[in-house]
Amino acid sequence: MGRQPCCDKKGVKQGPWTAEEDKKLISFILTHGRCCWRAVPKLAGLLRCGKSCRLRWTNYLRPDLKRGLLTADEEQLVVDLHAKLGNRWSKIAAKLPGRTDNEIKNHWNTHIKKKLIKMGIDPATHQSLASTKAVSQTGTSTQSCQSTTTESAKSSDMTHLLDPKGGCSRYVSAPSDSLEQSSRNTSSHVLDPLVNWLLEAELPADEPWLNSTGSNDPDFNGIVGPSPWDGTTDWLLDYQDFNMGNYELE
DNA sequence: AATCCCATCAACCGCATTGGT
DNA sequence: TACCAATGCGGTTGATGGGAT
Repeated sequence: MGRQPCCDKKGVKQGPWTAEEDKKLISFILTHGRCCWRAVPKLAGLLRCGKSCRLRWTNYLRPDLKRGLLTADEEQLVVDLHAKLGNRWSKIAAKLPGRTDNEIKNHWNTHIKKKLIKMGIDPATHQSLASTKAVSQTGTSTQSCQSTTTESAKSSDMTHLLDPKGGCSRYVSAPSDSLEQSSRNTSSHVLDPLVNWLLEAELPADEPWLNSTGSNDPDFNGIVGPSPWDGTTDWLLDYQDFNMGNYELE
């Protein structure tokens, strides 16, 4: 006997969220804070399951989200943390304020993985592909990570920085990447009334996105990321797309 | 201009974990 | 301690847009 579905699919909408739905969800959470997700759709007047609401909020609507590609520093941190934690995306995301596990996971699969492979590094083990092959063929490690990856980096468009401790997980993107990323990370813009309201309003005290640092997690063991929520409000640049120009907050 | 191919990422699915009773 | 419901997490899928042909 299988597990019960998270919600009855009859009458539950799936697929991309509409601006109207986003508005309802934002309005509800900003007014009431996050309560039990299962009850949110009903209370907010949404024909979605709670799981979908949670995902939409955490991955797209949360006010502290940064938009745009990961910066070179963030990418570096992801590689470091992945070497240490593996595919524990939520743990990794906890160290990158404004980034979601989904976003990091996608970025890893679409960008970082390819870069590492291009550099001759196995993204799963963070060892050189040559030595990984050798291990799989002979059962022994035949080559140091440092030497092979350095050679690989020479022939690629990436700069490879060796971990001072001798690890294999310090890479940075080429300048072209950084340029592209910085141009997309438009963190400075004129604050509009909704942004001001968000910054000044008494938001629910139990909202983790207002307080989270993740710095006490023993898993991170000395890996330090950027500071928590820095007030980035780029997400609100899009609110006009939601037809929220006339949106009234209580 | 039309079509195909590929990269990207939002969203879904199902299992794992957590918390309450 | 066992059970159950709610939530979290990671893998995967599919819609979409942009570039190549």
